[in-house]
Amino acid sequence: MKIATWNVNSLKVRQQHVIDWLELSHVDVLCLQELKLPDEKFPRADLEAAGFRSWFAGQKTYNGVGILVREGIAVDETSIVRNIPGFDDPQQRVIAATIDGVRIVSAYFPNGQAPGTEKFAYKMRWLDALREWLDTEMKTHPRLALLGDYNIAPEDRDVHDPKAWEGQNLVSPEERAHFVRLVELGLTDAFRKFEQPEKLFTWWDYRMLAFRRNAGLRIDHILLSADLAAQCTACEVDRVPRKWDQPSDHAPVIATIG
DNA sequence: ATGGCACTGAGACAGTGA
Repeated sequence: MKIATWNVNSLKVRQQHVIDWLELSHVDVLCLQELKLPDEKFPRADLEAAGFRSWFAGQKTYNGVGILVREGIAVDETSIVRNIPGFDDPQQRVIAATIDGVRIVSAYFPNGQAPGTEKFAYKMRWLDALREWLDTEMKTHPRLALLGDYNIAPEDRDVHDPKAWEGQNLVSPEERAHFVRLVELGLTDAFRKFEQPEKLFTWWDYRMLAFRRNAGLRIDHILLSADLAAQCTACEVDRVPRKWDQPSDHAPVIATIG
């Protein structure tokens, strides 16, 4: 099974990119973030015509997450969870589903704006709630994958210019400590399980020709529980759709299980 | 600071988010 994550920065604008990429990549499960549309605008029928069923938690303007699943793969309809249970939040950032026996979590972590701001404090609270929920979730679902836009670059090698970024949002010690705490639940960064080229990122600012300069960050991740990590045979970033016309600022990340 | 993209309410483009 190939599972992937992609922050599409508006599914309305990127719908055709998603459909084209599903065809190219041969993934079985695609977690989406930043749908930026309410549920009634979700292009369910078009994706179904492309061979994928979808589950989503959308909202107007901001956020919104979804999971696309290739036709024929078993999805437990009773397993769908939207948002972090017990964490009251109008922002739609989490959806989970049990797919072919694997607990798949699609998550759009808060950006945080800058350390010291109210948005950063929200990011910290959200990360606490996510970790506590996953801790219990992993006890009932030993096969679990957390995919999404984490808005955290875990290490300096995940940053094009660590000196310029030092202490800033997305790389601050507080955020990195949260990433470590997630790993300490028993999760493995699928990307780092394998030898990778240097300076391979997943997000590049639209401004200042950042993609052309490869001035990026690795902030989109796939964390796997021990069971899945043991069966993971590949993890790669696909930069191709970042080169298409009117691209998302993020590239998809893919993990192959089995 | 820099300054690209998507979105909103509005019916042009400034404000917000990331």
